[in-house]
Amino acid sequence: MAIVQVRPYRGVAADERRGLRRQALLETGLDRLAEDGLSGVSVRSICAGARLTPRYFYESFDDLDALLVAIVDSVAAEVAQRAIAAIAVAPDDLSAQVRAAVDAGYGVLAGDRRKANALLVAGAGHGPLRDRRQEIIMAYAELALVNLPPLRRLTATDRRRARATALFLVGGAAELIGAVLSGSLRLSRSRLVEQLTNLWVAALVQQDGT
Amino acid sequence: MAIVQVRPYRGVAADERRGLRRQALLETGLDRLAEDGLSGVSVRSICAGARLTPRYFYESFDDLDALLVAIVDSVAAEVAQRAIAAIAVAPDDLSAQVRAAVDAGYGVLAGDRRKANALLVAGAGHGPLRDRRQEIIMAYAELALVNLPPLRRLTATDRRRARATALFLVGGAAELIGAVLSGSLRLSRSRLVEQLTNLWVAALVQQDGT
DNA sequence: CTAGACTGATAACGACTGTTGTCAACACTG
DNA sequence: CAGTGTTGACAACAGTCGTTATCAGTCTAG
Repeated sequence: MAIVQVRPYRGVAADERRGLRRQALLETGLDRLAEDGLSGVSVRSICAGARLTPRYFYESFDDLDALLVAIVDSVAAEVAQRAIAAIAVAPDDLSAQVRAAVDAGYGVLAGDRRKANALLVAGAGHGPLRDRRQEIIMAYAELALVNLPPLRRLTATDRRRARATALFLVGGAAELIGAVLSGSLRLSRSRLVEQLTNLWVAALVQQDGT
Repeated sequence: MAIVQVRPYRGVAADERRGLRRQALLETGLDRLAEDGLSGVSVRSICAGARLTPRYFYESFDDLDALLVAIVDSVAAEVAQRAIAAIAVAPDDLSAQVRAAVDAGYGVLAGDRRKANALLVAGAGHGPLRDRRQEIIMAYAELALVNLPPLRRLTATDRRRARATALFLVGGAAELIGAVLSGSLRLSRSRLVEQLTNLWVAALVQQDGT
């Protein structure tokens, strides 16, 4: 039985109501993911947290996987947007641009640890979630390729090697940021950013010189 | 009701029988993990694959988490042992030692993709599995600290920075190896090892110079 | 041979899963 | 007002989950 929903209700339009419910589901998903991990995410638990009934879950998502993918996508997009914006206003210097991007990305995850958790947890499910995570990491790598000069001016034959480097850098940053945010490595934000910048730049100039 | 088991059965001693059953459970766990991911691992599915009854699962493991941790531990230990052994027989040269360690570690995971999968999947569960993964990555980082000259001769104040570098290198290597093994990045073994070696060395000498 | 360790199959327990359906109460439109 | 979009609470479905227990049958020890 499909849901129709064309009339305003309590002064809120139908589309807006749908959007609010979807947002509540995503938000609750972020919560449940942070509290109990992947296994804590079920249709019923999500709906209970969002104060909705299962019907409205299926209104916004075909599947539990669809919700998880949507969550990870939104976080990944936010990180990417902030990083790109930071690069845009940074000086035309490799070190400065890397630092700006890393600091911006870290800021998003440090500001809401649930989001960091969501990205880390995404490596799990053998379902669409894992594939999506791969795509996101690849997308970040491509982002680095496009935005960072040493990787940008490579011949087609070197692009595969460049992609490998970018993957390495993204994976290393993820691991290090995750360790700091989880508390297993104590490091101030400024030191972390500085360290990551140095590591990235070292790898990039090495890539450039080879 | 505890299981006693003191007598030989079909010519096999009690201890050995327990060991064989435990091994069968671990092996099946590796299979199920590779086929259906974390959610495919249940007491019943594991026992079915190992041709055992649930009783014998609880004979060897307190918990499903205990099984998962045991699996990940054994794989991680194998990788570490091979890497250490490779370093031991490698020339006394940073590049050569890194290459030997990386190649040895990659060899284990490439030889049995189920093991690579197990390590990658380990980043998921909010349970003890995730903690264990953190510890393993940290242990690898410490391993790099102890075995690689540029990191070894650091003052106490620099050790935290060195640990961060090691974490970065391990995380980056994991990501890159995972991408290659999953087929999302085509790269020959020799090129992969060479690339990883270059990246590691570049980061290490940068660490050394700062 | 008998007593008892050992095995494997099966059942039971309550709790949870995804998904769909029903139904009374509410809010809006005409 | 009546009619209907809309909501939330609840039930139902067959299935799986972890965990423990039961029981007939196979093997070994004495």
